[in-house]
Amino acid sequence: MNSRPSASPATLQDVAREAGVSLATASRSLNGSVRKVHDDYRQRVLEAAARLNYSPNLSAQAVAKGASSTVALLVSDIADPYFSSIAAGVIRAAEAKGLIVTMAATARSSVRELELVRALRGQRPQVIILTGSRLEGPPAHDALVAELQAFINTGGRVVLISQRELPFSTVVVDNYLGARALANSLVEQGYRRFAAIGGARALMTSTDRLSGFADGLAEHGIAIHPNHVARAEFTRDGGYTAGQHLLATGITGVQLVFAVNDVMAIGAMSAFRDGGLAVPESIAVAGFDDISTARDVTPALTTVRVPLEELGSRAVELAFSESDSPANDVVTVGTTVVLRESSPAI
Amino acid sequence: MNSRPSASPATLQDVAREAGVSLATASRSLNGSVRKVHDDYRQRVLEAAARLNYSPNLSAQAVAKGASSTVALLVSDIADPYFSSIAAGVIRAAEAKGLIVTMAATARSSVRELELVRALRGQRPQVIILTGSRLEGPPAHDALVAELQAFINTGGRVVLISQRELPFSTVVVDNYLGARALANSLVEQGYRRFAAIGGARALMTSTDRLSGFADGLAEHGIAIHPNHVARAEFTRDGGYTAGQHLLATGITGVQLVFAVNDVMAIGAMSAFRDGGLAVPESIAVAGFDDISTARDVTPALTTVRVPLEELGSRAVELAFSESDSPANDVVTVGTTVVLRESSPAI
DNA sequence: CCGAATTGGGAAAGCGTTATCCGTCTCCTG
DNA sequence: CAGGAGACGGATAACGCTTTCCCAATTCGG
Repeated sequence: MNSRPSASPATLQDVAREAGVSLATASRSLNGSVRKVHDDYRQRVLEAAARLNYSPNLSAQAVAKGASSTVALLVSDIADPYFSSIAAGVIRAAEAKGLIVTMAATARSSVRELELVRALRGQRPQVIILTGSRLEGPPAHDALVAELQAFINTGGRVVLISQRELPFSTVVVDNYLGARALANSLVEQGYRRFAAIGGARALMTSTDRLSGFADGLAEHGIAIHPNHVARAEFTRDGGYTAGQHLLATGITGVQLVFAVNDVMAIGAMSAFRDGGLAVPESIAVAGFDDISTARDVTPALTTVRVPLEELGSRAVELAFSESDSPANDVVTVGTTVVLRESSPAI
Repeated sequence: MNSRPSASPATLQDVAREAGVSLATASRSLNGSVRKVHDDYRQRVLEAAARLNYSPNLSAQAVAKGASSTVALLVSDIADPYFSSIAAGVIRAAEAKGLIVTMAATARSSVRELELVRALRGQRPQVIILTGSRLEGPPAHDALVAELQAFINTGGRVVLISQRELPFSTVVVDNYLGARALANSLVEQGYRRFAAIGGARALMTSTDRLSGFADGLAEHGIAIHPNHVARAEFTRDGGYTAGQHLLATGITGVQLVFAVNDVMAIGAMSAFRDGGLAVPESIAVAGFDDISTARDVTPALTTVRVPLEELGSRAVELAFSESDSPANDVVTVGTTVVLRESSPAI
């Protein structure tokens, strides 16, 4: 079925010859140029191109124009639904602008990240978008900033997603406000006594959510007892461990446990169940993120929806709005509280 | 913080000048060339490059060499964990080969898919990888085949993932064998009376899994009553509907319901529960795919693991193994049965 | 020691485009 | 009907890089 395995693709020169016009005319008729070309010529060229199955060489265009039409996206792990949703948003927004997205995965290594930024820079993309937390040692951090700065200095744009720590434009989630809103909704549902599960103290995401939640409760004169706050890894297993910990140290009287993300909440739910506490009958649970699993667990998880795709599309938009004023803008996207069966009204 | 907003990136010419050597020498020292260059010269060039923060222009290299170093990946929807896992595998394998991955999403539209293939062809990628089912009308189908064939004729490679219908190299999942193995395991667990939920008759994936399951049971002299097979959409809601349907038409005596994919199985679980049947006490359930949610639902879902990442990495490998013999190879990847709480031994 | 390989730097010819510049031709104005 | 102004096609010079090809300087065999 595969006929001639190789023969070079038709070039613009071929098309011009086939149409009996000059290279310049062919170029002008195939891409929007400022210059007009007569309809009959243009027709001839278009037909010739179709006949030869011509497809313009993007690399050559990039070289000639001095600007490529790609967006580079760096994520920790594309298989993670958090990042893949962001990627979907980036791709959607980029396609709308006629840009192609190239992706690479850092596997959470800051060394790898640096290498990849370097490599991607070679593509001369319009934008480099970075997302995913770095567990960085400062040296790698500085090198990364330097590399990105070099990219900006030579006309590139850089946008970060969800990390305020670096001196570049950023799209962030309003973790604080989301958690506060959740606290309010839960109080409205009748809950009064809470416990919480957080991540490492250094994780901005975790602390923002925790303090938003605490402040939301404070508005109603409610406080969480320090003993009722557990900290663990930002994973499902971390949530399980934290759940066990709470169980062990005693949470009698606590009506609801708030975990700073859904996977931890789900882990905690397992821990409670394994410890003999029915969810939500004996203890209610709430999370944060609204990953798709949140809807499918039993009971379905009350959480705060983070518009992940929007995070991605906003990043692309931010990059281009910025074109005139290359300041380090921060765009904040809001969240929505989603009440489900894991926290029934009481 | 953003110093000079624009100045063009350093070129190889700049590096050569800075190092006081010719363009040719600079090129030869910065990329592995056949030709050797004296260590002192090479050192000078390397230092100059570092000083200028030089990063080779990949587009220019591609034009000069006549070959780019990218892999193009087309998926239906990157936010879908099925595709994002495949993408992860593709990215991993491509990076290992020093290739950059560019991705686009078809949103399941065959028109869009055709457009994207056309656009991606402009990148002159080494490989185009296509995955995701097409709900095609034949015209779009033919145009797509023509476009891909044109790409191959001009020296490109095409690999499909999980779709035997098109005349190109393909990586497929052994759905039949996986389902058969699942059937055997379930019989071993003590189950004897089964119902099944499938997708549309035209969906190869669904029919392969169904027939594999049936054949596996047949080995033990067990058959599924035709009335105990429901068909619905390949989604969670489809599974719910099918579950309700089974409930309505009566499945007394049935011990386990096999759904051809996990999302349908999860939908069916909800339907059973809503219909008053406890899972797994009154009825056991099994799915196929092992999406990450399968582990998190309650009860955790028995299923057949499909090595999605491997699907992606195999596709890349297939593309390059093929380089000598451009045949339309088919690589089949195996699956693993994963028994969980939704089908306890009885 | 002399001529023949061998080594390795530099000039320059591409690669497939776009963009600048230069004509020619037509059309409008007075 | 002269003369200036648009239109618009065609050469051709970039763009940033790789890769011949050429040639001077070494090394080496006899």
